[in-house]
Amino acid sequence: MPRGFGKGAMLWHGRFRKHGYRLTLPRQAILDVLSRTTKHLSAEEIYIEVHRIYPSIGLSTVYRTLELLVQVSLIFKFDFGDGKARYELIRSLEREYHYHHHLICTQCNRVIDYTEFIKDEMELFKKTEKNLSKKYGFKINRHIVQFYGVCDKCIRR
Amino acid sequence: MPRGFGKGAMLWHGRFRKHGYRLTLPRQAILDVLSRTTKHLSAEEIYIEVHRIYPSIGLSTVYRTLELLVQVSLIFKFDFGDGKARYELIRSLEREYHYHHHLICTQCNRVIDYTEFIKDEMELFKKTEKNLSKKYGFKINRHIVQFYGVCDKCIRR
DNA sequence: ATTGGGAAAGAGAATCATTCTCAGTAAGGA
DNA sequence: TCCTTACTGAGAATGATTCTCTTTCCCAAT
Repeated sequence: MPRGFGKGAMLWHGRFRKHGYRLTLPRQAILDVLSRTTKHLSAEEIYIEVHRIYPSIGLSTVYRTLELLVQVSLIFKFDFGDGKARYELIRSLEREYHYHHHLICTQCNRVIDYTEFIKDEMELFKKTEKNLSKKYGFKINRHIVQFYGVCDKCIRR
Repeated sequence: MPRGFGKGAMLWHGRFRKHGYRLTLPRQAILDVLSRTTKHLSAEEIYIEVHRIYPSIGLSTVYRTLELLVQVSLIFKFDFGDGKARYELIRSLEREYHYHHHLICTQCNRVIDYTEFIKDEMELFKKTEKNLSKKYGFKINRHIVQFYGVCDKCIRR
């Protein structure tokens, strides 16, 4: 197990092996970038970060890896409406699980994570999910909630 | 007011004028296509439909118009993760308001509108929206909820 | 009715995020 | 060590969307 990566590495490694994949250096580097931020990075932003430390890692690899990481449920992919996908590490196994949804400003594309008022919601969605699964025969894996609006800064213009 | 378009035309016309835009033939044609379906059409699918009746209407116009329609809140734009945007007429003023969310199959990209179990949700979101607005100074205009999973047909494979 | 000016449209080029191809490299098991 | 397969980097290709430019349309003032 290479050094210099956080404790997530063990988890990641296991997750990869379970799916028959290897946890290679580029993959660790990308996961590491994502684990060190709470921002919603695009593929290119991730590429730039990774590239600073490992200049040999190419953009294709970043895209390929991100797709893989979504597939093995280590990251989420989001669309906030600005034409590029955004990625977030899934932190559900961390000590302080930061369950959240997004508030998106349609003028400046700012994204705010909010965690408030979410307890009732989790309950409701658990119920809804069960009902929908039964009614439509779906195996539901996740849901997203996004609020769109105009942020305080943009309102004052 | 040109003939051959549904009763939405009056509403549409008013909405356009309010924003200083004109309700032209291509715009009506596009709204008309959207008003005749409950599917989630892509820009190109809309173009093909429109083009059957008005072959002179170009793809650029379709894109331009769709953007405009989103801006004046006559349609919603969605991303279901398959690389192209989808559009839906907003029917909130129709007799039978079909408020719904989406269930998306991540394997075959099938999208199901569901309207069940939504009453509790509307209440909850009204509250949440108010709270978030206050706390973050956002003027919230809309929210989306999407469930991702694997549909019955894809499970049996 | 005529006309002047801004809005809107059509065609095609340009853009840009993402995906694909291909040839080379690395890693783990026999 | 060898072999198979996963993985990679580079760059080309793709495809949805946006932009540019010229022409056309609509409306209001004359």
